[in-house]
Amino acid sequence: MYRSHTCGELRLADAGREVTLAGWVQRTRKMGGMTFIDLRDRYGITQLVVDESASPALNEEAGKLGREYVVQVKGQVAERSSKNNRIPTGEIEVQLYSIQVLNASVVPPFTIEDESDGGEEIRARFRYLDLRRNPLKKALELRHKMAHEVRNYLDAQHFMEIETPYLIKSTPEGARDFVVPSRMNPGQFYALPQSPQTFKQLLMVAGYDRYFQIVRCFRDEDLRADRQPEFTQIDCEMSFVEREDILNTFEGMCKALFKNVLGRELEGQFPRISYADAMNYYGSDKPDIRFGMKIGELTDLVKGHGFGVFDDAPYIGGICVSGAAEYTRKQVDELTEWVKRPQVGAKGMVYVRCNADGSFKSSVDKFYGPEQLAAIATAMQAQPGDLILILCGARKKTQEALGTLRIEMGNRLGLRNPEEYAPLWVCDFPLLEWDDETQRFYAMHHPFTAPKPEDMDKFFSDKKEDLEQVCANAYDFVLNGTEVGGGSIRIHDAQVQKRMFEVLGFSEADAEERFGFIINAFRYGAPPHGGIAFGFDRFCALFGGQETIRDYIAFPKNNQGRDVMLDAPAGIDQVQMDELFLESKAPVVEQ
RNA sequence: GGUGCGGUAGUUCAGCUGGUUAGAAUACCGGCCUGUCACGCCGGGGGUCGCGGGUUCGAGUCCCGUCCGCACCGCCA
Repeated sequence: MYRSHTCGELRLADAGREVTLAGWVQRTRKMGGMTFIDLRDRYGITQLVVDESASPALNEEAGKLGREYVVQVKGQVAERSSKNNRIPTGEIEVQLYSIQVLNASVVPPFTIEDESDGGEEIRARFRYLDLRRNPLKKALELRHKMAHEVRNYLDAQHFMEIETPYLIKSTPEGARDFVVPSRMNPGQFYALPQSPQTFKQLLMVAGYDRYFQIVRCFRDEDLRADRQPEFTQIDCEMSFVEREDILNTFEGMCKALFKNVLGRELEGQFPRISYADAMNYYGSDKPDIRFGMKIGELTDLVKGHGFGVFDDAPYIGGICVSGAAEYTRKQVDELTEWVKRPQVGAKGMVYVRCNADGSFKSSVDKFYGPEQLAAIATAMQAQPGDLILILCGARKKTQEALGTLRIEMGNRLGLRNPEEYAPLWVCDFPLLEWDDETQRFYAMHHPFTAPKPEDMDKFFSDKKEDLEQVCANAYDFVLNGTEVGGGSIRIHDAQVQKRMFEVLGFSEADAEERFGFIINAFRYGAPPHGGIAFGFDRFCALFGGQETIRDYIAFPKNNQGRDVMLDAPAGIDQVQMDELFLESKAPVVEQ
């Protein structure tokens, strides 16, 4: 038996017990005649003590232990004479009889402590050491708990977890695929799934009417703090359901997670907002509704007063920043420069300051008198002491810029508390998006998303304007300004599916080539169905109050999609290349 | 593909308008220390200043190129 207890479980009540512990040496404190050792494992830290007066040899041995040595120790639990109330085992220590070094360790490249002295790069290269640290351990524990609760909830709802293949066929719409060459089929490639979308729909055809899977997905696109080339989804699909059934089922799942993982009871239904309203009021399809500062449209109100910039603008809108009237000219100028950055994309910014005494000061006083400024303030529901920021230009772009500005002001004013959670559903997305470059429609979600039943006439119309107005029977789950989940009711009617391929400009042969298997399957009795998928890594990061998902993935990739610990990807030898009928055209990478 | 910031001791960083032998903290090693728990005290070792080129009497510092890391834009149905 390597150990009788973990390093996190002994308490004062255990005093007098003879115990065997095993773990890593966090640090030793040599006091001359005695030595203290902090022994660490997954469960905690226990102080060990060796006294020279009891055993000079053992004290000598203890003094030789280095950081991160793996040791097994035997001893007796005793009450400490000076207690440490910062750790749960702080009332006891183990007085040792013996120390056995199970494995020595070279000196670690950074300190294995909550506040490590190592930067991101070195910690990534030694990820297995970084994972010994509490913050990462906590993150992975949270992830485990989340997955466990998801499975509990969905199992109780009669969902079956079914695995789907990773080696599938490339469908070049959407994100770039990772591909895998086939040795047995020269010149042909598998693709790794961007999601198990088609498989879960086939499972519905097969009658497994409640499916889920916590599943890895792959997208060969550039990375971000919240985007990895391989990431995990909670992928779900249900048959014989309408949108309402799905929203209720998964609202239940989210509430169960909040309750069982974070200990929070969320009351009432999650708010729902249409895509159009989300854009109009928040300038984003994933609004952060932890704070107000809604966008107000001022187009009709401010046009026609001789201010050319506004008079020529198709859309004018603003946000009202509470209590920001005291912003100095310099601060407003700085904000103006900020909104002109390419990431925000505004051409300029107009402000209206609502002074505490009820008067107004704006950057367009030349064109708008006090009454007109008061009208703007009224329209924006501004109070004395508030600052109104106004942008103008093309409707969607300007709303998006206002949305970015709104989030920035939310950050600056500390309105985005990571401890607070504001979930909502965004519904009624456009089904199709017109692309000017290729002169065709693209599916905003994917080509199996059903139009809303009431828009079916427009969907079969030949007019581009009609098609642009068709709403998808789709929904996103948004938490604190992050898109965490999304799904839709699927098309189960062959005529509707055929029409979808037609609208997307696929010939019948194209559709057959790419999606023949699913079209064929749908001829054998496809039930009405729909589903949703949640970005599990993001969900975990949000629950942990972090922006980056990397800490919630045991072995993540870096900015360039590399695993810096493995040094992958890497070249393969000529034998492997030959077997796969690959010729190298890329420059040989030095290993 | 693009923008910004960064790369100096094992690690995290400082290093001014170019100027003697490149510093601090921490980690590491040695010594002292019987109640520490970020122990303390004394001493010590440790540098391809990312790499290549250029300017200069002289480059960690200036210029050009390049590689790497992080954040963001494009991209991510």
